[in-house]
Amino acid sequence: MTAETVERRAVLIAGPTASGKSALALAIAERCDGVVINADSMQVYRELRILTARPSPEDEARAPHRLYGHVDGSDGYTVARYIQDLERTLDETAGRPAVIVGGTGLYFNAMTQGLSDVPPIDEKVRAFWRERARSISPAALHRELAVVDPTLHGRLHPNDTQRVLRALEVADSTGRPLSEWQEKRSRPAIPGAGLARVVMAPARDWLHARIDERFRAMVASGGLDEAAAFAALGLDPVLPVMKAIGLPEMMAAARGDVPITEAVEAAITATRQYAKRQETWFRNQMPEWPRLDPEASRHFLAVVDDIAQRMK
RNA sequence: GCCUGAGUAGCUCAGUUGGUAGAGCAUGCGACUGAAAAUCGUAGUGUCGGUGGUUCAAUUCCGCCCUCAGGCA
Repeated sequence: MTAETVERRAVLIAGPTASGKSALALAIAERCDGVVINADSMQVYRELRILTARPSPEDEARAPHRLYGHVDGSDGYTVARYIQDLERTLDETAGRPAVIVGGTGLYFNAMTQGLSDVPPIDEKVRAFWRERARSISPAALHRELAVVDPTLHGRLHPNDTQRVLRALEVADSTGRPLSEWQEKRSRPAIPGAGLARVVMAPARDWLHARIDERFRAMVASGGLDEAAAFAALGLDPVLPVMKAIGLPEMMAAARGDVPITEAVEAAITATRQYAKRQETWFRNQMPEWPRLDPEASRHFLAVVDDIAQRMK
């Protein structure tokens, strides 16, 4: 067995937004001298601390935190970059337990099961297909996929333009269909066996109440100003950051386009819908991960102690 | 008190020349390999305000009642 295959001590904590996973991560990290590492696609952006519910400076003082707010909003972040960042961070923090926490199911899949080694897409090719997607119908775009990647043509819905576009880009840029690339995955950053893993699994009603409460607290603590300051940057509306839940709603309210109460309701609804999508992912993509109901506080503490012990 | 309008899905509303109804949003369920807080698919739901009448049949027509909005007093 080479040094490469020796498993890193790590806890993986997934869960829907507002389910209390950051608190669990921090409690565990404090007890085992661990490093909290982000696994959330939006908390990486520097400009949005409040609206993405990033850990506060006080929280960050209690244990080292990594991969939070380390990306500029003008950058387009991707799973591939995340995996690179994660691998580098794991190297840099070797020797201490890693407490990886977040809500992005795709990132957990990529870190435990690997990602296909698709080469970077030629920018000209990418621009060509994005333009083409604007000029022809989704059905027509999907038809073009039939020629270069029949497998994905059959698997993707014609309206799923984002995936159809990716498949077309890859085939065009690499000369091989994406479905072929996807048959092989790279070695995972965190091989799954032997890790401590947990999925936060709160009751739906409890989560909804928390989401409601938390979003109102965000607004009360400056969420609107954060959105206004962000809008002042004048960034390209197609950037991934722009899709942060609550950001478009709060920018509209800051502009005076919609009443604040309406914007808050819209943001809360969007957050609930997101939580539902996350739960679907966790339920079906990671069915074997142990569940933890944050309401069962005695159990919660026992889990913290148990995991912290195993990490030492 | 009178006149007019409205009462249909959780919400906003459409509709039925009389044969028990439908969109959008919300909600549930699902898919997911470099935008994933993204992108996409799919499925419910109804005493058609109440009550009497006409009719083979009333959410639809008629009477009365209730509620809401506007106008007149």
